[in-house]
Amino acid sequence: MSVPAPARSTYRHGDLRQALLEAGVEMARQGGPDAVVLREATRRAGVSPNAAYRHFADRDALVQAVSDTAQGLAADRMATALAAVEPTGSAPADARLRLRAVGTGYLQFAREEPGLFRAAFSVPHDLNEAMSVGKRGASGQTPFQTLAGVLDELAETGVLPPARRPGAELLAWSSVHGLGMLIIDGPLRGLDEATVEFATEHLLDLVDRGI
Amino acid sequence: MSVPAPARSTYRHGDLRQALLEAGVEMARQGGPDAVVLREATRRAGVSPNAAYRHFADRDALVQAVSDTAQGLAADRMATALAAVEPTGSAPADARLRLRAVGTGYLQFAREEPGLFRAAFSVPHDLNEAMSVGKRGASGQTPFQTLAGVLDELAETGVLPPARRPGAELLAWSSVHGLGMLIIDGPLRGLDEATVEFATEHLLDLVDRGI
DNA sequence: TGTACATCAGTGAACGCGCGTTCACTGATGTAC
DNA sequence: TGTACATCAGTGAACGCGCGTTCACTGATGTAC
Repeated sequence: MSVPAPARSTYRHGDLRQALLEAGVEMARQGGPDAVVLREATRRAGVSPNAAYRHFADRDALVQAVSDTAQGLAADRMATALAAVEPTGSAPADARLRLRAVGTGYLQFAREEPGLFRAAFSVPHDLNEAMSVGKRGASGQTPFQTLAGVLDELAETGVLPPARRPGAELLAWSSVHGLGMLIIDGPLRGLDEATVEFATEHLLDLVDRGI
Repeated sequence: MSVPAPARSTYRHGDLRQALLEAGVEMARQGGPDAVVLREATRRAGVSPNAAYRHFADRDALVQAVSDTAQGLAADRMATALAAVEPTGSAPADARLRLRAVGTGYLQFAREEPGLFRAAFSVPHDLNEAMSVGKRGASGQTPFQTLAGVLDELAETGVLPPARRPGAELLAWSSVHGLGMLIIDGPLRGLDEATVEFATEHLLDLVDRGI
């Protein structure tokens, strides 16, 4: 479990907060948010257990920070998928493909990093920040903002009737999130690759038709 | 936390397995599957800690049993919602209303019993039973079977094109499950009543259109 | 440039906690004769 | 009907475990004069 504590020449660590966060992310990657253990993070950082309290109020604060980081990584995955969409020349068609890409990226993240996915999206957050859920990753956007941006495109190009634009984030998000949870953490855990791919494609069809 | 241990006149308990299971369900109701504590269950049953091992191989076996029970309760809630649908005289319209009702029941269960909902649907199950997920409740059906039945009606009445019938369970389930998870256990925890209702209705619209 | 000093990041030891699980056992119950 | 006996549900004590968190502390660092 424990990792060899890195040698430290200086009395001060340098950037302990970051080191603890990275250790926390690694633990979440392996086992989800519940696997984030304060003491283990300090061990990996080569520091005494209570040193963590200089940087995080308590274990929960560390978990929150891990969750934020994981959301940033999810946003990055979505941005990558978005960037891979080749323009067709038709703005409405492009908007629809881009919504698909967002869903694809989200579900790829769920499958590639189930632990981080759960850390990102099944940890309760402050409701104040709920609407701009998540911290920015490399893309500079939150997952929620990325989704909202694409829905705006759908509205602008006339694919999505204006009356259905408000709250559309919730609907698209729910559909795709549900599949993610069912296959990584629920009764359908371990479903074979082919079935998952089948379900993913058809779910994105459903959202495309239904939104 | 602990509940007064019921007096016991006989040396044998009578139905310890059932008592432990009920205690487990109660704990899950309060705090989800992680809140199921073997020792606490024995305490509530008025029995020594290790007595549980006569009836469950380990803690995980108890959690599984609790999960199965919770799935039965979810199925019951869905059956109740189904039974409340008044026939309109049009078979296709009825089938659509009944799909809606299944979704409504599922989400009602999520909101009324978030702990049991998580116990039911975010505990990994044996894949062999995945396709008939859950134990029968009073309705005699599993949640999965209830959903499948209504989708069959949709196919029979021609609302759902036959080509889209296979795997449709996964799609409908995902959509609704995602909303449930987001509002009880995720970034959207604590969303106000009105918004949740709004999202529920529009999500069911989306599924209705998209399925 | 040199020195005194305040700051505060990290130390070391300890805490209480309750958990799941194993051991060797006991004694009420149901069954066979 | 009475008795001997096997079964096995529940006992009592103990285990090792690692956790989160608090305490009083120390000593490297950066700053003010």
